[in-house]
Amino acid sequence: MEDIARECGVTKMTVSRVLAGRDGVKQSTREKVMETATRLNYEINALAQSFSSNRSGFVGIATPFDGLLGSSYFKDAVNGFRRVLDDTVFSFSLFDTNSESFNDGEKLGKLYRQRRADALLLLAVHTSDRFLETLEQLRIPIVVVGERVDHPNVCSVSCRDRHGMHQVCDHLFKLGHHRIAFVEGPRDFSTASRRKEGFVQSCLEKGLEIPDSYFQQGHYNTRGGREAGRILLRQNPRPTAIIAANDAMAYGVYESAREIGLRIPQDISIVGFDNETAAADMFPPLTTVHQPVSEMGEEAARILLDAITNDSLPTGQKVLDVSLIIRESTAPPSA
Amino acid sequence: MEDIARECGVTKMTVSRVLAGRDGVKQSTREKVMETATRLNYEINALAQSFSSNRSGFVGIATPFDGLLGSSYFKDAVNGFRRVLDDTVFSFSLFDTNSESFNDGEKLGKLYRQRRADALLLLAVHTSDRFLETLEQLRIPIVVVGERVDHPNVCSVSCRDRHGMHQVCDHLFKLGHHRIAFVEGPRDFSTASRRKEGFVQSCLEKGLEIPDSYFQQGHYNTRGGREAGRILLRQNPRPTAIIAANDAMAYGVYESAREIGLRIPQDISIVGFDNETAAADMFPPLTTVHQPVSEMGEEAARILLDAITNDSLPTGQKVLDVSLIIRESTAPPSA
DNA sequence: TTGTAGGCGTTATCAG
DNA sequence: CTGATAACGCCTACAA
Repeated sequence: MEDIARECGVTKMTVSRVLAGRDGVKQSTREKVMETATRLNYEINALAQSFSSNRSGFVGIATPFDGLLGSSYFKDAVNGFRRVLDDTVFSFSLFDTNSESFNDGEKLGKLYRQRRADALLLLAVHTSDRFLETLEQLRIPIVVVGERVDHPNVCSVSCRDRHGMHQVCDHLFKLGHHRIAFVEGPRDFSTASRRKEGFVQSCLEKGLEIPDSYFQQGHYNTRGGREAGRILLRQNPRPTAIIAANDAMAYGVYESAREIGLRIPQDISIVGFDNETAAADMFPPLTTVHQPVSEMGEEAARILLDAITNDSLPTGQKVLDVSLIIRESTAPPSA
Repeated sequence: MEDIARECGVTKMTVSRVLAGRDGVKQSTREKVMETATRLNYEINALAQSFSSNRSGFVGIATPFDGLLGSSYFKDAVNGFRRVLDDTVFSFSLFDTNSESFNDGEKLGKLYRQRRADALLLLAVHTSDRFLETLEQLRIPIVVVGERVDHPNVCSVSCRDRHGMHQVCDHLFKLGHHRIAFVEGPRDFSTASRRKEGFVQSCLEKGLEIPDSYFQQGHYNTRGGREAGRILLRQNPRPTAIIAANDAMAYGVYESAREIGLRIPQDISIVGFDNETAAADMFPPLTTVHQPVSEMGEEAARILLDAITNDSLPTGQKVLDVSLIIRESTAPPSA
């Protein structure tokens, strides 16, 4: 900046003003400074800027869920963040997921206290996680994506899980299914309980009795779906349709069906939830509920940016719509 | 630091020395400072530290390959990095993958010039990417993971792709296969060409003639594998085994086989490469080559840390071993 | 073993 | 509209 200032016959303060895009600088001065900056290949020193502004310019991304990093859910969410953050001076840093120190919030809190991150985007948070309480006290801007949380100073962006499940049930009812089994997710995810509620509620309204044995639980992963599927397909009478609380488990159910030679959807209809990238590539393509993950990511980033610039804490719950994607894994039950 | 210094009756310089773990401080002073720091809940200001040392403390992770972010390959590599970086003061930042500005290196270069990242870890780089040349001139420490690159000032950590493919071929030969088809990857990945070379070479040594029609290409994704599989399974005579250059494509080949009612492995043997998390969950579980991705990540992080601390540019190619994982997707050809 | 002085590059503030 | 001054919190270099 000194160099530019000298060349232009002004002080570095004026240069700073121009480069920061502030107004109150004569047009001719502004132009001369800009031109000189370009000519000298000036690049701002982000470190000095951060130091001066007391802002790192980083949004931390973290999750306690081990399976997230390699999932298309993660990809979509991050791409959503990026679409918003790319237009700003913020970048993101990827912080420790899934370590024992995550749960008490100590490590994440430290990052903030040491100013390594200005705000946090949290993914796939369990209702049982205690770290939010710790973080809340630090007054860090936090947005939780996907799950809904119940903390006064934490904001969440999620989707209408219950409604999505209603749509699934309606679809199956219309096809004529009455014996519908359900693979639920881990109890400590709020999405899992809302999806189950949606199913139970729909069946109730329809006057459908679902036996306890038609409910199995999995850890939102393929293996869990496979094991649940094996049990469910052994029931007598066998269900004509199985709803899995997410796509990964639906894939496991596919496998369990194949193991005993059942055809999808002729012998058994299967539905998932999430509309991960892989859902369309499954054989047959999976009927599922589309969660607007990248839009959720965008929204979360916008809320966070807003909070950072206004020095406020984001609050409230933003809930986005979902939509049923009918593919080829569902059909009327065979007579 | 001022506060601690005052409490302890020393200057902040002494405090700085203690907190930085330097020696040349009396033991009793050291203890008093440490104790006071803890009592006052002192946290170092990473921003000031970065500013002073002219180091951001961030390693940037980037890739031009769109499909990477949601893949288990990415997960494994990042977990490898983390195992190493977690013991240090470095964190990582996730930078823009797959934008048009990636390819000329402009955006990544800017990050470095502005000191937002001290080094770069690049994943899934194409041989055709031009950005490495740009970055090289900036003398940024760079390590490429997975692909092998040919730049004097860029280091790469990869695995023995060719050897892995030899193992696959040996396995299939032993089972009695002679009609083996190959789904190759995109020409601009060095892994893709080395894997193909491995296959061609093994067949040559075995004296096996592979017709041109037994070679198909896909984009390292499921769809590509499915389309290639459809074509290959239509050949006359039909191959008894298909090798896909990565697991995602192998999955696509599974689907193409199912579409026409072929059983795996009874009617067709299928092999992949990478040993992604999903490979073990496929139905039937996929025979594939295990790439030690997380070890590659660890190694890359170590090389980078070393370069940062020594202010040098990492060079050379580190190549790790692979191993054949025999599961249930391969069997002797049916008579 | 400890202290003093000064600088890193940016921006806030207030004066001109 | 522009300039002078100081401050941010840490660390290096040198002096005591």
